[in-house]
This record gives sequence, C-alpha cells and structure tokens, in this order.
Amino acid sequence: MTIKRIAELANVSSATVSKIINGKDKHISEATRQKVLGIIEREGYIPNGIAKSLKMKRTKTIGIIMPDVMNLFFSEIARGAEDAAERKGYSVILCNSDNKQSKEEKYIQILQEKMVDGIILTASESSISKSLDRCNTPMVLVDRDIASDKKVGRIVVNNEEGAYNATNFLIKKGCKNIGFISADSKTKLSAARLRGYEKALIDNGLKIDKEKIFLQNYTIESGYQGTMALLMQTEIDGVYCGNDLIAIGAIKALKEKNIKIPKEVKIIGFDDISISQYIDPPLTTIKQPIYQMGEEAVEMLISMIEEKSIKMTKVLETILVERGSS
Amino acid sequence: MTIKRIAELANVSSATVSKIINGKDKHISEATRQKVLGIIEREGYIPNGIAKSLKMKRTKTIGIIMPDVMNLFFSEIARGAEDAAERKGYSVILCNSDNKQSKEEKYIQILQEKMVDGIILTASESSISKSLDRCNTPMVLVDRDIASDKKVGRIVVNNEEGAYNATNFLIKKGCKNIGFISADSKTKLSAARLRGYEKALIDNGLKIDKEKIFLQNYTIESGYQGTMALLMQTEIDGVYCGNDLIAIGAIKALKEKNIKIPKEVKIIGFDDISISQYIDPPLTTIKQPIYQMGEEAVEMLISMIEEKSIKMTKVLETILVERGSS
DNA sequence: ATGAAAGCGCTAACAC
DNA sequence: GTGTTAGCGCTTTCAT
Repeated sequence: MTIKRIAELANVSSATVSKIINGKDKHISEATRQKVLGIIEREGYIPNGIAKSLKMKRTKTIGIIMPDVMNLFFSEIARGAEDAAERKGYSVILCNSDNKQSKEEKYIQILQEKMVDGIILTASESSISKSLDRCNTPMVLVDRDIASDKKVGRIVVNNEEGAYNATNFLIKKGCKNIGFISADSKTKLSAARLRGYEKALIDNGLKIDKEKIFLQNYTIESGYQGTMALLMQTEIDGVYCGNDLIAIGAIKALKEKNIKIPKEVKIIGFDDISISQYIDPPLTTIKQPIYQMGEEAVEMLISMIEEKSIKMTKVLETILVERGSS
Repeated sequence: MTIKRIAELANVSSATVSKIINGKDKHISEATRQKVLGIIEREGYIPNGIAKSLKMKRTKTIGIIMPDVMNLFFSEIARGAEDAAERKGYSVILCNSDNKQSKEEKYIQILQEKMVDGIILTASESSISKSLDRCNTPMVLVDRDIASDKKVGRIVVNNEEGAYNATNFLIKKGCKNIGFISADSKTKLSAARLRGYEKALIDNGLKIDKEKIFLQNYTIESGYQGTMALLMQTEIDGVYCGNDLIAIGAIKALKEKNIKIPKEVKIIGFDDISISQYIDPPLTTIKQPIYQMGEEAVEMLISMIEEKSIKMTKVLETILVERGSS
C-alpha cells in the first residue's frame, strides 16, 4: 500500500494525501480530509519512512556506539539516550564496539550509510580521531575525550576532581595506605582519575607508592585480582576503585580474605551504577549522572542537527554518595 | 557525493559504478574498476543506504522491543541480538517499552515506518495480539508467549520445569517451608513459574500455603518487600524467587534481619544474570541461556526474512547452577 | 564492457 | 482546494 494507491481509492492526488498525513492540511476541505483518513485507517496504511527520508534527507535516527550494553554503566546511558530520543521523535541504532577501534570505525561507516542524523560515541578509550575528522555527521562524545578538528559536542564529568574527592574522603576517614585500582592509564579517563588520586595524596602529605597502584581493566575481575595483588604486596586500609565494577570485585576479594569492610579496609568506587546500592556492603561511590549523560547527549546532538547550534562541551557534576563500604 | 558524481569524475555511467560497488563486476574491465575505486577512495564516497533500501525494499535493519535495557536480563539479550545481527550484516534499533502496551504499539508502528526487515519482541507481559496480527513484518517473540494468528517465531524456555526444578532442589536440601516471590501471575510467564513451584510442592507431599506466596514485580525492591512480608506473616526456610533481581532483594532483606543464608533460609533465583555470581552469597539459580536467546532470536528472524523459512518455536534448556545461596 | 532509462514511495514548488 | 510533476540516490533490465 502506497500513498498513490490511497490517493486512487479516495479519488484525490497523492499530494493531497501527503498533505493530510503530514498535517499540512489547512487548505484541505474537511470532507476530503475525513475521506482520506478513513481510507488510511481502513487499509491499515503505513507510510514508507525510507522514501520520506530519501526525499527529506533526514532519517530521524541516531546511532549510539558504546563498548558494551551489558555493562550497567553503558546500558544506563543507552536508556537515557533512547528515552530522550523517543521524546524528540528519533529512534536509536545500537552498536557495541568492545572498545575496539576496528569495530568503531566499521560502525561509523555503517551509520553514515544508513544516513543517521547524528552519532553518539561513548567509550573509555581514545584514538580514532582520523575517522572522526572524515565524518560529517553531527557527533557528540560522552565520557570520552578525543582531540579532534571536527566540531563535536562533548558530555563530560570532571574525573580528576571526582577521584580527588574520593581519595580525600578516604583520607578524612582515617586511611593512610590507600590503594588505587583502575584501568590502564593510557586512556585519558583513567589517567585523569589517577591524577586526582595522586593529587589528593600529595595535598594531604601522603606519598605515592607504586606498589599500591594496580592498573588493568574496568571489570569486576580486575577489581578482584587487583585487590588480591595489593593485599599480597603491600599494606592497605582503603582502596579507591576506578569504577564500581572494580569496587565490586574488590569487595569480593576482601570478603574472601575475611577482611572487614569498612572497618579494616574502606572501599570507594566511581559511577554509582544501579546495582551499587544493593551490594553488601552498599557501595560508597562518586556518582555520575549516568542516565542524564545519555539524555543530555542526545539533546545536544539533536540541537546540533536541527538548529545547527553547537554547544561544544557540557560538564556535569559528580557527587559523593556515602554508603556502607567506607 | 553521489554515485552519479563519482560516475562523472570517472567518465563512466552510474550503472558501472553501482556494479563495481556491489561486486557485480565480472564484466567490468580491471582498468575502469581501478579508476572508479580510486575515485571513491579519494573522494571518501559513502553510498546512500536509504536510496538503496528504497530501491531494494529492505533495510538490513531489525528492531528490538524490550521493557528496559537497564535490566541486566534484557541488556544481555540485546547484546546477543546485536552481535548476531552484526555478523549477518544487520543493524538493530533499540526500543524500550517499560512493558507498556501503548509504547509497544507505538514502536511497532515506528519500526514498520522505518521499514525494518524484522522485529524482535521481548517482554514478560502478554496482550497486544491485535497489533501483531496487523503487522506483516517478520517477528520473533523472546521469553514471551502471546497467542497470535500471525506466524511468529518464538524463543522460549520451559519456565514451569525450571521453577519445578528450583523448588525441588530446595526441598532436596531440606526445606519444608518454601516461599514464592515473583511477579504478578496474570502474566503467563509468572503463572508458569508458579505452577512449577506448586507442582514441586505437591509432588513432594508439601502443601501450598497462600501465606507463603508474594506476587508483585520482577525487581530488587519487590524481592526485598516480599521477603519482609513473608518473614512477618509466616515461617520460611527457603525461597524460590521468580528472577535473580527478586533474589537479590530477598538476600538484602534476610541480611538486614540477620538471618543466615543458606543456613537458616535458602534462596534460589531464576535467570542467572551476569551479576548473580558476584552477589554475596553467590546466587544459586536456574540459568537461562540469555545471551544465546538474543542470538537465536535474530538468527531465526533473519532466516524468516531471507529464506522465508519458518521455524516456529525453539525451546532452550535451563540448568540449575548451584552456588552459595542454597 | 558499458550505458540509458525506468522506477522504488515520497514531498513540495508551482499550477490551476 | 486540489493536482501535476520533478526529483531524492540508487539498482537493474535491456541495449549496444
């Protein structure tokens, strides 16, 4: 069923049907309007959005590229993004990159072929600025800091400050030997959090001890292994974890070793993913407004798409949420 | 940049360029092939997939409608689905319905307008069979049982059997007073799990006690409240939870009441979402092959799309994973 | 080995 | 108030 067929059935032209469908019907008589609407309803006609997109040169679709939706941090961003998109009449295509540059580049290509109106890129790694510069589609980066000539939007959080506050909190709580478990500091994100940790130590007259720093991945497994490693090689009474997943792994390791949390070792995480409040003990963490980051990303993106306005960078606040783990 | 422009630059026709792009170039001379490819590369030409889709009447895109990606169960399905789709050259549009019929219907409409080649519907509720019957797009239902005249694919698990096994396991472990906390049994899914629970009780000569049954939602909060309610109104030494989220809430409640798990009360869940092994104590649960369900759903869907073959229903196996909570 | 041309379903400028 | 028509960028049949 096409608009043309509907037009025939109603004895009008396809232009008339088009106008009615799109609400541009101020100059259409109520009689034909009703007739056409009736036929559309009766025939169960559904407009071909692909044809419309070809003509209009917009798809009302955005792409979102992230490492992994199964990660609670990213699934919350995805949900915030999809909700905001839905409100604005956009759909979202989901792409999981596993932080692999090759997959990111492939998806950027595919999304451009699909003529998405904009792209949201979410990850923890840096790099691929080349393929970005080549890409003319509006883009906003979330939780990610890539240098690029391209005018991209950015939704960020002050990671250094957050890590500083976390470490400082542990110190105020009396910790003297604070471990740091996070992802490889080759990524800017992790590097910023490491800087915050080190700065807090220095500002409080504590010294930086390489033995207390364990860098691997943002996973539960890494948190577990890192904690076991620190326990083995040094003394700790507090651990700042690069994210909540790591903190969950750390807590697991500590429990296995029968070390009391927070009494003997205090734990603080970063993110405040949805599960963190249900962990035992409930996780003290630096809360990022994750859902909101997804929302703001698409709102910024859509304003770039529709109004061509460019608000280049939006910095969101983190807050420390104190729960039972420290 | 269009195919036509590339053709001009290469002094060939757009038909020739099209053939080269699509590998239908057996009759194209290597010279022109190289020339055209060179120009495409140099100009950074990206084919317009929308125009292609209009012509070809397929978009290589599928839609997936689920209650909420932030729920670990659904995010794992989404990941399995996206991975499988990516392998087959398809993209996926993500839609969160919050289990609301109105949103599901809206998304079904939008996905049809976007001319997706197929739709995956994942949820725990029943109903909306009307809008399904009206929809001609190939569809597969995951974890969901809706009667429909339409030829839809189905990926399911034997929920009654799973719940039976779970309850039976608790009984074999010595439990005599087993609670049941799950979602409202108006949904077929929850009803099946309730039947399994009741059947296991009866088969073991235990009797069904309404006081031990708490029906609300598939959430941590419901698990917490349900456990508190059961503790108040009856005696329990084991709880079968309708899913792992409920089990997590139940564990939280038990810990607050200083009740030892599994010594005083044993807990078993359903799903085996990714976090369950990291809970304290690690959760014993009926494992569904969640990721695989997402994969199989898109594989079935794509075979329906491409080969028009219809494998109507695929039943996947659950297995009991014993961990520390019972 | 290559090209001309029709047409996918829609919108919008312009006629009437 | 309503209709005619020219594309949007691509694929494909049929010529040559």
